[in-house]
Amino acid sequence: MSWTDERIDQLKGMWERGLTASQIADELGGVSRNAVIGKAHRLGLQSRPSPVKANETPKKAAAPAPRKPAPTPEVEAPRAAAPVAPAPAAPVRAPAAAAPAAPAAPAPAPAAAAGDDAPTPAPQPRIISVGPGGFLRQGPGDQQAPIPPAPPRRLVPAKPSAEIADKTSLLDLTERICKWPMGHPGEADFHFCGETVNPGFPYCVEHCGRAYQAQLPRGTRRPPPPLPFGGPRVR
DNA sequence: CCCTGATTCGC
DNA sequence: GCGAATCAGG
Repeated sequence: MSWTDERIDQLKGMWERGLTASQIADELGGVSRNAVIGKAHRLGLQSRPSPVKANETPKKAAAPAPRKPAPTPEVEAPRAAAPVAPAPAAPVRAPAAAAPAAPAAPAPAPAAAAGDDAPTPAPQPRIISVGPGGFLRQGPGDQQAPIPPAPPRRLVPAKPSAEIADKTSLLDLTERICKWPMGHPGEADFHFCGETVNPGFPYCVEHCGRAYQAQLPRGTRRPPPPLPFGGPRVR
């Protein structure tokens, strides 16, 4: 496998989202964890805290390197601040593995009943800022139930086909289609959001807002929201 | 042991 | 430029 523009872009995105190198590696496929790390460095992506580099050691304290003597007088290289420019990419993969998800707490949400979904009926007065991708940032307290858990909805046996006729199915998904699941897989009317995605992300702006939250200072950060699947079924 | 990211260096 | 091998901390 080679580093195509697309793959590089995916790497950037996932790296910035805080996925581990291992995760990124097998999401991309065909590359090792080391390859990912190596590439990330070559790209100038500065990683978040590495477990081994917690404290800064200005001088080479340990010289256990039996590899080769490198008497090269290193000149202090200025840290280039990385202006994170989200490049519009095309995430080809499905979001199943490491994305958003599951209803930790069942919250009655008037999800898609038929036809149009208006997941944000009430105006949100507490918009914080706009994230790098263009989606709305949320504070930790602003995080809502990640997904409308299967709402009190009854399946209509009579006209199943017509019911999902205009909904986005798995086969309809492209890189530009929001892959946020509506309902639960296996259900007759399970479908995907289908909105146009936020460039560089697998979801539309609205669902990016749900899936990702602002990177907060370490320590004050919360664990990421649960994934779309895996939560308790709500029936 | 497992995991993590950083670094080196032969290719 | 790439990434396996290696290092080193959790």
